[in-house]
Amino acid sequence: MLLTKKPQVKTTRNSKSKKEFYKYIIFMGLLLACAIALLKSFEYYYFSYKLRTDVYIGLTAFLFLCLGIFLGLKVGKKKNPDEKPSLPVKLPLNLELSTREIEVLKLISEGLTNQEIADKLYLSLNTIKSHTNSIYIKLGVNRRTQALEKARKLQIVP
Amino acid sequence: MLLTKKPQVKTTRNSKSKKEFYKYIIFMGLLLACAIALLKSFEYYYFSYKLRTDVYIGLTAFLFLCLGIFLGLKVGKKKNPDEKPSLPVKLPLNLELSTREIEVLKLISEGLTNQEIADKLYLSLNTIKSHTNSIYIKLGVNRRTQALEKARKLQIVP
DNA sequence: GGAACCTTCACCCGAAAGTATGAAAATTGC
DNA sequence: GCAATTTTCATACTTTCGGGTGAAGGTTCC
Repeated sequence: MLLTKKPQVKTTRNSKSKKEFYKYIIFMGLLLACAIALLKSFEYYYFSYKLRTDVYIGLTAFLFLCLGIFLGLKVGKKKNPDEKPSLPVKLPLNLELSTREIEVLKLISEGLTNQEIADKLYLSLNTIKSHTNSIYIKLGVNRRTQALEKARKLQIVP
Repeated sequence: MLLTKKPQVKTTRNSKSKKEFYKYIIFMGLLLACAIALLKSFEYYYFSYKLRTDVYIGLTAFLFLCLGIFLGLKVGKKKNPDEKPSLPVKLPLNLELSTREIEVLKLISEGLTNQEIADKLYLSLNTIKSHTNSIYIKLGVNRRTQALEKARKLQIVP
């Protein structure tokens, strides 16, 4: 209904997520810079005090191993949002699901009926129907099972 | 009717996951061993050919950074699926789905309606309804969306 | 301040799905 | 061959979904 008539030229609503993305990138860059600086300082320490190579190597390896694990965990956790609806998801078409729609979609994926979703979110059944219809339109499907398959392919729901 | 009476003796199917777990552990151990071996070989290389310390350090750091990221990703992915207590909830009842039922279940997971499934398998709509109902009973659910969620947890459908 | 969107809710109607019950062929296992 | 199952199909009924249309209030951005 809201989507069948407009061509949807641009969606300028996700500048927030972009900003956060850049912040994240910069943060990571700084972290790496710190690690390298630390490495260099260790190197100086090594050259001035003639530490054993083994110790130096081991420390470096351990340091970067920890850094790698930390980074890996960060990235890994980003993939599975939980509880809260998280940010809007980009879609093949330049349509994205709103937070409420993602919330409803997740409850659908848990096998709840529209009525159960309505009860859980303290909303009217008609409201849930509106949300589901918007979801179907945006995903280009017409049933909830199809929506589930598509959402899984798009990694919106696990 | 067909499901409420039988004990269904043979279900020797979940020692597989344990074996896979052990395999995973062993694989991880071997990976670490390889990393250490590689490190040592680099060390020998360094000592015999007088490579620059910087290069050696950099390689070590990079290697362990990659290893750490890999490990972090693995752990991060493993941690998320069990937000719910789903440890021993593997089998609802010791009932198995028949081949036809699995076939129908897969088509359901692709988002097809009962009528579409009937057309695809050259069967009657009522037949598909019977199959779906059997599936629901065996999986202990009431709706196809719930069946999908359960089937995914049981790894019947991807 | 208006455009575009999100969120909420309403009513109606037809289609799809689910529930209950039954039963006849086909199959598989012993 | 016989029993147990699976597979097939049926009727009848209720519930849930999907699609259409409309609308009011809120936000975000330009």
